[in-house]
Amino acid sequence: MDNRQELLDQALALFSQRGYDAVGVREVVEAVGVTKPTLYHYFDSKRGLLHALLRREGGAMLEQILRAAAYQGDLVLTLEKIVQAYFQLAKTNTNFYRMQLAMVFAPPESEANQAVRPFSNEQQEILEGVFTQAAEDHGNLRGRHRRYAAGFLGQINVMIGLYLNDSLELTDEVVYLTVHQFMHGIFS
Amino acid sequence: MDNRQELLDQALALFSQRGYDAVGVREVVEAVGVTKPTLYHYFDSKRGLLHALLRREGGAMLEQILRAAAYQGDLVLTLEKIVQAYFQLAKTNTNFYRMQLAMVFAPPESEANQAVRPFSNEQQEILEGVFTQAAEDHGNLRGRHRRYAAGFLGQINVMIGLYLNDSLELTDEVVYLTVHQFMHGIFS
DNA sequence: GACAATTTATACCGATCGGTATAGACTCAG
DNA sequence: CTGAGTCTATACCGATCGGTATAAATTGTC
Repeated sequence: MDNRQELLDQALALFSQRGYDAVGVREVVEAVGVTKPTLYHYFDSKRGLLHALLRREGGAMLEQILRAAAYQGDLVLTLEKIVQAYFQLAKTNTNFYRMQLAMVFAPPESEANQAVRPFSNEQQEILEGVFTQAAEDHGNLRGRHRRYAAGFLGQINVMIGLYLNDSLELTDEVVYLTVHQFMHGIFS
Repeated sequence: MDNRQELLDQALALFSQRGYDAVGVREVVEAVGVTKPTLYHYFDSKRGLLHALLRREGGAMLEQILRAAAYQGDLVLTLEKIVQAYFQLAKTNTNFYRMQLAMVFAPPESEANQAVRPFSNEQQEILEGVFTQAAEDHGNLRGRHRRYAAGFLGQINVMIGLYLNDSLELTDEVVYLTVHQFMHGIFS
């Protein structure tokens, strides 16, 4: 039971650093200090280990996003809360954020991409929901939920990408700038 | 001579579809119909094959971007030309664009990411150059080249990402929308 | 047609891959 | 104290991994 968590922890550390394909199960179990049958007792395959990891970390992440994405009539405020939540997640769970991002952009027929797709879709739907609700107040948003949700998440990930490269600190000012730029562009 | 190109072609197809790590050299040579020593005659390792691929395809891509990024006094026009060039590249060389994108987001210690970094940096520098030059005409851009270049490329890649998922066609209207949104936000 | 250089295939290397059959230790209910 | 279920280790599986020693074709040159 504790070994199970340890295996997930070490798998996360290794996968996020060098990639799912490049890391063997041997490496994972050695990092924990157990043997392969232990891993295969808890997870029925390497793929199963990845899925369990996505359930544990991705589930927690979606909860946070969902909480932040409750639209209450003010689009800017809602978007700021969402950005704040994402930044917080990237800061407190850097390894998972990095891994998840790599998986989203992984080749379409790779195990990694296929595993992350449901998680990725849930994020997209949550954000689309925000823009759909906001469209009731702002007519000119209508019919563009999909592109706006993708574009907004893209901007968030650009900032987090800079953070992951040690090129940017995710301050409150960056939260404001991200939303402001999304809403009003680079001028003004 | 011809086999060399064939090997690069098939490697590109396979890497873009399933990822560098997941594809063995055996698969590549079988796809071409040759044997391993042939591959190792032209490239001294699997890593060398990847580097040669990046030189061939990435070099051509950078040429196109550089050509489109010549700033001539009109920022909007220049950005539109850049977006157009990127969309064209994504459409005519979908496999390489997909592979390159996956490598950019691959884990930092993976071979794929380390190989793509110089190429990625050149793109970033080209775009930064545009914003640096534009800052002479638009003072309020000054000191933000890096973020703007990254953000702009991020928006481009969001659109291309939708295209790669069959969710969006890269029309001239999308070129306009991408630049317009970057400059003025989602309103107006 | 001989010769050198380039290009290719046969056959093999040790290491690692993901995964498992078997059995021993441990926990805990009865 | 027993027996069932949970958890873990030893030892192994066939397959594939990236890479190579050797030598046979193939090519172009004189």
